[in-house]
Amino acid sequence: MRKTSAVRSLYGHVMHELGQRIVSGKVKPGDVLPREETLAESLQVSRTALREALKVLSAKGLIESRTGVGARVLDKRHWNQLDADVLAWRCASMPTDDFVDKLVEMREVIEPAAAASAARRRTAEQLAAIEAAFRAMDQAQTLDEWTAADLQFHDAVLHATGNELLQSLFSVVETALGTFFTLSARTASNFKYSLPHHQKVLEAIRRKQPEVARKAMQSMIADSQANLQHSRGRSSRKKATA
Amino acid sequence: MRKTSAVRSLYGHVMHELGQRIVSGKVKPGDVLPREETLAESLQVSRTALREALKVLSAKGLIESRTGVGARVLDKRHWNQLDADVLAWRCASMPTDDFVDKLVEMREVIEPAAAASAARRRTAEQLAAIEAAFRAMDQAQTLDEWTAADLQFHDAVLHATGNELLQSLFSVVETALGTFFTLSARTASNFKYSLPHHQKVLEAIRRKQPEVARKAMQSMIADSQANLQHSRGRSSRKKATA
DNA sequence: ATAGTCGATTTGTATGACAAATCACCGGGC
DNA sequence: GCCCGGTGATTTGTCATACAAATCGACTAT
Repeated sequence: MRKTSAVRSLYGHVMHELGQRIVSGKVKPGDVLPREETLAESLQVSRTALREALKVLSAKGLIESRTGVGARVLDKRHWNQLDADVLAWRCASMPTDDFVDKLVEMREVIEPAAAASAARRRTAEQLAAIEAAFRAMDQAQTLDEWTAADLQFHDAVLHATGNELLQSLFSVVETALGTFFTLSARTASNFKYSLPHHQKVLEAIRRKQPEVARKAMQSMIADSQANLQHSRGRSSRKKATA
Repeated sequence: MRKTSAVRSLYGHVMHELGQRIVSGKVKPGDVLPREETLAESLQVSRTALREALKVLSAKGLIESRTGVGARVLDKRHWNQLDADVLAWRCASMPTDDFVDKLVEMREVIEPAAAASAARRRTAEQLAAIEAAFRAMDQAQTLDEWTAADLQFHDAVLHATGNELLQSLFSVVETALGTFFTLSARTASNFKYSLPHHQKVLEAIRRKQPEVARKAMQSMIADSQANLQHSRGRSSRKKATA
């Protein structure tokens, strides 16, 4: 995971706290927050630090401050849903099943297209980065090493499209993979099961075969979703939204 | 266009000014900005207002402030490329051809998938919203009315996917359509030429035919890209990156 | 030559004050 | 009775100042 931007710096803690209250639904859209002085006191910080947090939350579309009125929580429609912090806050507590479905859908939209694009336009260096990540996955000894290399692989594919707008969607992929790691049942023996899928993607990108790469990525995602449904069914028997 | 968030409020102007300086390349990644006191003075605002602007720019990934060192412009890799402000700043001056290509690629990734998803999951209300937008396009008298209705149509399709993460990508679509409107040659007589394409998408979504909707959206984008290439070739003869 | 220390520089946070915008209440005019 | 405008209270927006904390570089002692 990247710097979650909330660890250090007083205002970061405040932002994190308020952001989670909003995203988790403890304060709902339409609600107005307590006035700054009160809020600052209850959070044990100065009005300065609080205001910096509110400013950033405002930039993320979570709230809107208006003079004379106060800071109002905005409707979810206005939230910057692709923001890394917002995504992280939504996954802070166990994410709901339908949110996981939405993350999977995002992967289905983004990654096969990215793989195809990468197969078309990759440079030698970009291919080398994907290969390096694949080797790291192959040689991973622990779950953490595997996870890091896996993220690196998917990031490298996005990077190989040469489209920085696509690459910015990595935060979504990262969140999706992260929840997958958390939710899916993995043991020391099977955590490398998706290595062949990755290899097919790598090969297709190496050989510059866009449609092969797209299909390979699609089946990798489908497989990981099936794995997820399996774990899900085990913990709580619910409808599997086809 | 939506509230560009920079019009009112002192700090908004400062953010806009600095953001454009960075995105336009007047200050490059790796550069450190002048110290806050100096910068505040040169922009005619207090250090408070300047710092709020810097905080938001930092949230957008454009800069990083470190105590004792200063605010350093980050590498483009860290920029929040999907942020509505960042996109707007990149289009403030005439966007480069390769950036336009990237916007088109994003549309090709996002919108056909969204149309297919909408055809699968749309509710009656969501369909009604798309129909309303289509009617507005049909009855548009001026270019502005058409533009507004067109944006509304594409937003409604994203909304009909029921996936708020997909809908957040509207800022990208909005920017792409905006540059298209700016760059493409349109006259009073032909600005409705894409109406049939929109109708096909609408019909497919109405009939819940995902693959038909996907294809229809694909051909709409291909057509608009062809139109763009045409205008482009007219103004400056350059290579058409297939 | 190297490690440690000290001072200069710059951002981070706190505090207090006032300006500007908004809202709720109240009173007068029709 | 109802609408309109004024007025004061409330809350955020901006400013100025001060000091704490972190960083960097140069100097010194060994």
